[in-house]
Amino acid sequence: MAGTKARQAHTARGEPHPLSGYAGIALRRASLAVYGAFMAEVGALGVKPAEYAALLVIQGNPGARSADICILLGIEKANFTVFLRRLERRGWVLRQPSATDRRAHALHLTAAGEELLVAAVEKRARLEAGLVARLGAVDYARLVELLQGLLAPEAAPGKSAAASA
Amino acid sequence: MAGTKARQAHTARGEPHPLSGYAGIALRRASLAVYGAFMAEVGALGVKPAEYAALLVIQGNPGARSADICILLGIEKANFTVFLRRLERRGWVLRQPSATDRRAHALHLTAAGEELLVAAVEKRARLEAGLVARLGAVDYARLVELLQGLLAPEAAPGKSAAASA
DNA sequence: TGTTTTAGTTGTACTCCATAATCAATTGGA
DNA sequence: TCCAATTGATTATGGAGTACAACTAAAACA
Repeated sequence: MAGTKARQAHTARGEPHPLSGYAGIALRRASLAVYGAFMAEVGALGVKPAEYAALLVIQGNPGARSADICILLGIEKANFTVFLRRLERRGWVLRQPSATDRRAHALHLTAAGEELLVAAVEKRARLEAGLVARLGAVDYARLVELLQGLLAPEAAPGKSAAASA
Repeated sequence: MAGTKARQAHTARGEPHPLSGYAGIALRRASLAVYGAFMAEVGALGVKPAEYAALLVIQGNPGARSADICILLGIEKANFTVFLRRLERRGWVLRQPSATDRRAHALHLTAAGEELLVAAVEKRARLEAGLVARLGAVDYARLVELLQGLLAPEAAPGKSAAASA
């Protein structure tokens, strides 16, 4: 995600922001806010949110190929190449030739990658604790649940709102 | 926001997406999904989300100067110049010299702008109805409420958002 | 075998956004 | 009144994220 600045001035006073009643805008603002908080907290380790997500996915799918990770992350393989090179150069990810397909690579976290991820996860937990402190544990869980509900069904254009239940 | 593609493949099957349990990722994904839905619906009118927001704010603050709108939208004035030029060329916004400050402009919607906005608002309402259909009216309202609580005026002392049960 | 797919790479282009530099107009003080 | 500092707006530049097309090498298939 490109930069994210531009002071708000609403938050300076107590005003609520004129457009945050719109779900889309509230979502975008919240997303950027959390992104920024992440960068401030976990970014200190030199990891950007997208990289953190990639490391998590690689950790969770050891030996997976790039293409698999791309699908899981929802990014283009073309962009993942450059992306991955950075993770490799940083010494976090090992890209070894696949035993079964000479075109492919098997991705693993290095020991340094695992170590970094431990630190990052801890910092992220602290960040999450901040959100929980703001919303309350129940509301926080509810928020995540609702967001998942928003994404889940996906439903083809024709049939609206998949038959719940 | 740059493009937003990269098929997901989880939604293709019933799987939930491996990382959507993280609030940040769920937020980002939801934000992009709603952005995409907006583009598909309202974008047909030739309006992008940011432009829609700008038109709304201009409509709500007739005669305001660029700088005011920038603050309300949370964007940089430098970028707003180009942005505004498009709205002007499209014939949606009128930028007349301010009576009190020869450096400034007073922004108004044109009749065409008002007309467009009516159509856009209607399409957006249809989009929102889709979200409501997916989550249910109560949960939808709750989601917006929680998002606002997330952004709100920093640390709300004592209890968190939503008195509603 | 020859054709088609697939994994990965490279190069390019486009959008969003921040930053800096600039100009003209306004404001405030000496 | 005049000059310095501030402000509204513009232009130009660059970084980051992402899409897309073209390409190579290896595999799968018929």
